[in-house]
Amino acid sequence: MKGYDHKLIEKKWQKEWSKKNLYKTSENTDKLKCYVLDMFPYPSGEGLHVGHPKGYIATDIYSRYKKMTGYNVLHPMGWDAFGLPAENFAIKNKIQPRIAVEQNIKHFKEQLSLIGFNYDWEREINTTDPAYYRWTQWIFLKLHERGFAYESHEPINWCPTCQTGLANEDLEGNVCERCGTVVEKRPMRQWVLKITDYAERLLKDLEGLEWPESIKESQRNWIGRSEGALIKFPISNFQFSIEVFTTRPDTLFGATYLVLAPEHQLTQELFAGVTNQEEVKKYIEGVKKKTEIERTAEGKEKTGVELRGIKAINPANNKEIPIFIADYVLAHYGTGAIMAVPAHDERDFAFAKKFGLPVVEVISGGDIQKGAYTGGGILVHSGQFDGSKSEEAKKAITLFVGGEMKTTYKLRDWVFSRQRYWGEPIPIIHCEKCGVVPVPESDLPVTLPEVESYEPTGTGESPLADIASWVNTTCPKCSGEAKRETNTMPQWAGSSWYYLRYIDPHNDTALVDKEKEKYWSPVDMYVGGAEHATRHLIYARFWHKFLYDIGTVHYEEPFKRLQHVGLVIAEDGRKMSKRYGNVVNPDDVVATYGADTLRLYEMFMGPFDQSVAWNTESIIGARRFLEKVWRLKERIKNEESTIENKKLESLLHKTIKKVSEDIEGFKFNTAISSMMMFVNEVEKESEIPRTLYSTFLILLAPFAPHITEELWEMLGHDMSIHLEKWPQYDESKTRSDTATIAVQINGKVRDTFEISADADEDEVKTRALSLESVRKWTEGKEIKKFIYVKNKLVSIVV
RNA sequence: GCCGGAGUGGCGGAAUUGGUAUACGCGCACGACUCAAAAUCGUGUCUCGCAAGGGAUGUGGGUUCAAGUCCCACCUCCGGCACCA
Repeated sequence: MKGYDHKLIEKKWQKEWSKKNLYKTSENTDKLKCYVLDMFPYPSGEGLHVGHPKGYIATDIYSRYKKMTGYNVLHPMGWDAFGLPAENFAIKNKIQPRIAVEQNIKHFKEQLSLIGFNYDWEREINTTDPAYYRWTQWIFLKLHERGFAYESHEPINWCPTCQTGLANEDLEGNVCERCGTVVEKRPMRQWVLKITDYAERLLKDLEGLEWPESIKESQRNWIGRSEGALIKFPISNFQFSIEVFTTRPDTLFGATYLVLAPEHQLTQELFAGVTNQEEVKKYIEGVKKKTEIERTAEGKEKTGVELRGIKAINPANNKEIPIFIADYVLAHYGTGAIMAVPAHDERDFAFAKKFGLPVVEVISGGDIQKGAYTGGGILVHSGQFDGSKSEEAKKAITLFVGGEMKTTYKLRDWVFSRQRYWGEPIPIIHCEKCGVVPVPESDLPVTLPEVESYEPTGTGESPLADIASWVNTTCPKCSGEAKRETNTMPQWAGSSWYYLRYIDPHNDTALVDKEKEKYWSPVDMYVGGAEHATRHLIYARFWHKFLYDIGTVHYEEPFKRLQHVGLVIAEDGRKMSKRYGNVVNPDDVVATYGADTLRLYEMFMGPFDQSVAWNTESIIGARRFLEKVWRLKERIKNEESTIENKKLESLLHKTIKKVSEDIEGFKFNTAISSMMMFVNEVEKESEIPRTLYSTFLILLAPFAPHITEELWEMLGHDMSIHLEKWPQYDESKTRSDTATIAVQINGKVRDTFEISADADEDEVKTRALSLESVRKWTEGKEIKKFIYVKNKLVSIVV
């Protein structure tokens, strides 16, 4: 028998599978379905490194396994190709983004095909294809129609390097997530999506999802729900009041001043009552000049200015209290105004100390001489509420002053427009007469025009604004002269619904066929990086819920189960990056060791969701294992069809059980180790039952599809091993006839012995006590306790 | 500061959920085959000890016949949020 030649075998079978269209998705809806999805890649110019395929290998194994266990599986792949990286790559390399993307996709696809994935390429999608983004635009129109897309002129985050506005989700702290530049606040017209209307549902529905706790927690933090109250503070001698949001209405009696954010809009009439207008204006101007970091970097050092001449009235005790403007209060959260309770809030305490404001304790339990006490407790100095508990007082005091209970969220509306070329055009027309007019659905897609220069203008207009022939159009309503919206959608738009497109990839009359959607949705298993926790995974859930509300989809959540891939770190412990020159290319690993070895190694490295450093030395272990499997074939005993060797049969059933359970649980490392143990055991035999070997090959097939297919053919099968049924294990056969019992004396293992698995306690006790090593420890001593754990151990206390 | 996750040999990591800690793999050492090397196969490989035994799962306590696993206190690392009232 010739040696294991991975190059020959892998090429042969990849060709064969594609010729036979082995991985075409079946539309037979009688079977149970399983939708297995990868987060589709961004086809960058750098190509794949060995970290990229890790998740794809896992879904490949999982989907092959699901198919073999009888499911109808949908396992597609596509390209998320709009957005800044593609555009920047194109600018840098002086090439049209469309062409650059085409080239990159071709390269990615070639690299992926070497690894032997079972994608159904007939369902390949590309977010930059007009036939695709027509539906992205359609969703925007629907959002607009229902009031979930609106124009805003609020200051937003502007990245001076990327020269575009950004959403909150695109920042890391106050730095652009993509290029690391500090962002500025810039007022500009922009399209915003009302994701905040979905905050409560996005939060609540996390409960029912089989997602990693860490990702759910990130989303909870991001949504940032807090319960509190809205309370109005009247202004002395005016008809106005200032409303504040607080989570601690129980401390209302301790509110000794109010603070407004510098951006807070005071009415002119009220401002007229302020006696130190110049000072206030100067302070507000000063704050505006500061960048976001300067404001926060100053940290706890509080600044502010009092609005002299006007006073607020604490509605709980009718005392007059001063009003300040200070930049430690954020304009966009709550009402942009707070009641300050220095005795029970650290920030207010620091401010009060600096400005010499009174600190009134209203909750007992702390020492307000030393600092703010932020815990709960019994109310004091709170009039009729003295003696009640803070939890109960919250609602009572709110009602008492005529406030209302209110829930707020940190989540901000999604800034949805980008001043860049390479994105979906927003399907809106601006007409002087009719104002903002949505493009009629029948006119979709609004295609992205070819352009001479797609470099950003930096003026807050996208490069599209320069193409007069595209910009100038007629109003769909009045047929008068009108201009197209020149902002484009953010990178996250296309990826917020792509999983629905795979279900019905060529539909041009509806986003997705209702029947098909009903069958395939939701995604049963979704695999990708944890870095998408508070972006893609929130946006997609938002859009999905919206599509649910308008009746496009039948299920409220897009991704039922989610697994996240741990990163593959470079051998030097750093991130794999061209910059560090530590990138390992999967093509090279495939050439040297083969795709099956690469697949096995990546799954064997460690727990799937944990990041692990690549180790070139260790790859050989996976290859050796495959070599063993290959050589094992020579020892097959051909004639018989049942397994007579009881020990091997039991081992096989144990292995089937372990591998099946581990694939379900995404524990590929231990699945592989149990197969290694199986091979190590079987290797000791001079003759191997044929059935045993072929059953084992089926177990290995999802992990190493090429070598198993070749061996399968050598065993004389005509049909592909990947169409075989997954073997069933017999629970009774997974149990051995004998058990090894460990004997502990005072908690220490002193000896072990073999006993038949159905032996009763008396028998075990007799055997255990008769052991010489046990007698040595028990001689002349009283046995205080004897514990028997069935088929495991006995524990003797003397 | 709040929340979530983790800490086990030289290295990557196992441990049926309270039941023989270190499976599986890498590396290393020795041996076989070979003129030699590679590959392959075999043996060994937590630690102290000649042995009998003792000690080890970040640290210190506790519960239990029995703790990597449960409880309390602490240390370190990773991730999310953060002047969010």
